[in-house]
Amino acid sequence: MVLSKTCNYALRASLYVACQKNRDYIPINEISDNLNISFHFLTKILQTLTDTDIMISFRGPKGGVKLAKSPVEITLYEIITAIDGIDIFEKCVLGLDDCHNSRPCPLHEQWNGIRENLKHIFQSNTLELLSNRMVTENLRISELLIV
Amino acid sequence: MVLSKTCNYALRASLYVACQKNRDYIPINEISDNLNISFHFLTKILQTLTDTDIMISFRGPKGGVKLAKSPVEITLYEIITAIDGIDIFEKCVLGLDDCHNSRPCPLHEQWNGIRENLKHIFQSNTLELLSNRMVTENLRISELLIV
DNA sequence: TAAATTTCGGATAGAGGAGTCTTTAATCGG
DNA sequence: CCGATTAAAGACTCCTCTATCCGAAATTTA
Repeated sequence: MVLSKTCNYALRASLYVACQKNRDYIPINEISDNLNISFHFLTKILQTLTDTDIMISFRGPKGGVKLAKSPVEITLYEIITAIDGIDIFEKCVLGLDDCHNSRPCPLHEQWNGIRENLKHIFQSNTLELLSNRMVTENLRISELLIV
Repeated sequence: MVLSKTCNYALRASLYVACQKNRDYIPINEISDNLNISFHFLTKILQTLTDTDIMISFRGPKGGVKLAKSPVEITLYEIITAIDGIDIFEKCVLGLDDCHNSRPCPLHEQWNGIRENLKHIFQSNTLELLSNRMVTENLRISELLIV
């Protein structure tokens, strides 16, 4: 898969949180229940997102996580690189360490195109954009029907 | 990374073999030396390619591997799916199991575009095409300068 | 037939990703 | 203040991917 499982979970959890407008902190168990993700594993993933200033967490009753800034400012690219790093956006498709224009691999030019597509799709989609579309178009981020 | 390391090695080894026209079987140690890949590991990878009828192997002196059919007929797609499977060409980018048009994820439409790009770039590039370009355009498949 | 070359195939081990569990700390309601 | 609730942090397990190693089998050459 292009994105790791961990990254899938991070994106879906972030979208879930973004959809809960007018609420403050969202408990992690609510997210893990609704998205059908292991609670403990999700806790770990969200910890990474708070470490990278994408979310803010709060302990105790009425605690949970919320977005650290406006969903308008959070792109999928930011979340993906926080979890999986930048390799998929930067590395040579054949794995060569210094594959640049002066002595490229046979796929160099064509892969640049794909790379730009990937960057564009993830950089242009913000949590705001997608959470709005989710409501109006009945889109989903869970296998479960209830969400 | 989009492709696994194993898959990188498989592609580079296949391209190496494709470049050796007018030769019969190519010893695996020659390939591993020139591409700077562990001999034992490459052996295993090429075994998968022979199991999937992309290459033919032959034991003993003057043995090695060669392409099982004309390089015109071997696409990168074929090699990639033999090693990594079809997940990158088929799975939902958010990892949802049954993400189809009737109830799609928020990225469904846009990801279909990327998916088609990926399929196209790997299905349209044959070993013949790329090995020819490697010769005429001085392209490389190894970190080493000698290849 | 003996020696050399080469792939085959199974065993093994390390690294990192995926997932679980426990303890600790903070906060709130009563 | 006490007990319940909730997240943080870290230790731990499991599994897959990556990589290595070695003996066995096959083939050629002399």
